[in-house]
Amino acid sequence: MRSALSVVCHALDMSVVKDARARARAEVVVAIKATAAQHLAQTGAAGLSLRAVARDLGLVSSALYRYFPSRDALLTALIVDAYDAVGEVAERADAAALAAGADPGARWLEVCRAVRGWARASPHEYALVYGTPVPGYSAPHDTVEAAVRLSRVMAAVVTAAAADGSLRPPQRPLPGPTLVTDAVAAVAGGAPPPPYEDLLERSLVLLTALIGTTSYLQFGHLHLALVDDDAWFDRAMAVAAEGVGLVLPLD
Amino acid sequence: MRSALSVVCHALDMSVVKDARARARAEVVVAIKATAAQHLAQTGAAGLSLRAVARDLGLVSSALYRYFPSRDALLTALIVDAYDAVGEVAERADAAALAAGADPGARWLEVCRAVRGWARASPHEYALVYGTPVPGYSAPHDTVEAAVRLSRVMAAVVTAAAADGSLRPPQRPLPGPTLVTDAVAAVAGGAPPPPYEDLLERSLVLLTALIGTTSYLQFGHLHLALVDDDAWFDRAMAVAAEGVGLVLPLD
DNA sequence: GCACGTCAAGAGCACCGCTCTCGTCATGCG
DNA sequence: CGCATGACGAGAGCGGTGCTCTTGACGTGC
Repeated sequence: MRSALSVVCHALDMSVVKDARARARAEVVVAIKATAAQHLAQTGAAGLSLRAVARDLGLVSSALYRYFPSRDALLTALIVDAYDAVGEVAERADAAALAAGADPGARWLEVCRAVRGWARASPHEYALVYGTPVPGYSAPHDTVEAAVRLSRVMAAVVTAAAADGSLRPPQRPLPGPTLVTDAVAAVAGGAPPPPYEDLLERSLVLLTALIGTTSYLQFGHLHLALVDDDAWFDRAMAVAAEGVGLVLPLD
Repeated sequence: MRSALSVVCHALDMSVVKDARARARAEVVVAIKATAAQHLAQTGAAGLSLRAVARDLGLVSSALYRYFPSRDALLTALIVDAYDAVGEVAERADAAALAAGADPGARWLEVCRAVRGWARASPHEYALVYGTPVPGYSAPHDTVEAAVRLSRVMAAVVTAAAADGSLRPPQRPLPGPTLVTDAVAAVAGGAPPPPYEDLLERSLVLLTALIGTTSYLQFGHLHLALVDDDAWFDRAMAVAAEGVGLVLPLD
């Protein structure tokens, strides 16, 4: 009877109920990731030590290899979580702005501020996601879904601006054929109509400006150059948004 | 007599002729930096091992500590050199474009391409300079002079555009007081005159766009998004340049 | 009730950054 | 000119790392 139930679980609910063994294993995995995330937040990716994580868990280092085949695998798992975190932050910021009746420009400014706020609150996680790639980093395949969440938010904002007529057409359209892949068009919901033929290329510039500016500030390259980082960041985002025709509210 | 000569050397030419000891020491220092740079280019900053460098030099690891007090100090020396390298690349590209009679827009495009070309040729050095900061990184004081070289090139291009009238004034000037420090104004050669009051803020956006876009491409975040990285990079720089009123040549 | 698979523990390997000590050699001073 | 000082390289060693392998205990499924 128990075995029959077990079979039923396997057939219907495998991913939810699972084996008792598998569930215990999953719990250990999340415990490892949790303490590893704590260490990451404190010491950074370079200082994350598998042995130290094991010590905190009351385990011996070799026991961790039952759950993660290598330190890089653990780090990759943390990267995926961090990607997801920034994606969720962006989505929530946009949803909140949308609920407050903000126009597309105001929505995007809130998204930018939220991403930068997350970067400042979690500098090491941010560096893991958008800084120098770690040498043994497995594959973008795990992260591509999580990474696309931010792009989707931007696509929604730009599409809304195009729909309500507030998106200004480019003064000087970019020459040549489209330069983005079909995957980008799929995320954006198809090729943009005239007069926005170069909108996808310009949208990637907008996304790059958000991450690039956040990184440049986060990594201290403008430390001696600015008297008010926050105000300049808002204006930098406004200048970048002009490139796609989006008008951000300032003051 | 020898001692008298030595005194003369000390008084007049100390930094050029030096002691025999000091010169030998300087040679060893450059040898260490050279092989360390090789290792850096191959394995990246994380994989740079003091012991491996010492082995390549036929030394024992402890001997290196006579020249660099720690691994981070050696890494910092490499960072300074890398900053200088990218600054020189930018300066040479601008000088070549200027000699070829290029207008400011064309000059800046060449500078952008040159910086990105250096990043692709020296990815680990680029990551060291513009990627995640290394934890034990000493001080920006050593690098600030080298880092300002690129800014100076940009300032020269933008100033030339303002001087020859090709710089378009902003359609929507940035509100509020100036956000940059006096150091930035000093590099730019003073506060910009009307109608370019926000030029320094916008110029920092331009610089950030160059580095941010190069990093975003270099770190693979647009790997699945673009069919022609080079063409998109040119257009991204053109879109960013629109933000300061600089017109880049495309096609 | 027994065998199997899973798990944690421990020892061990190679490598790392870094410190300390100890000969050696050239240098500069009296 | 002779000697003491100081710089230098070699080597051993410490604590740490990632990772592998073996061993023994435990709970589960047949």
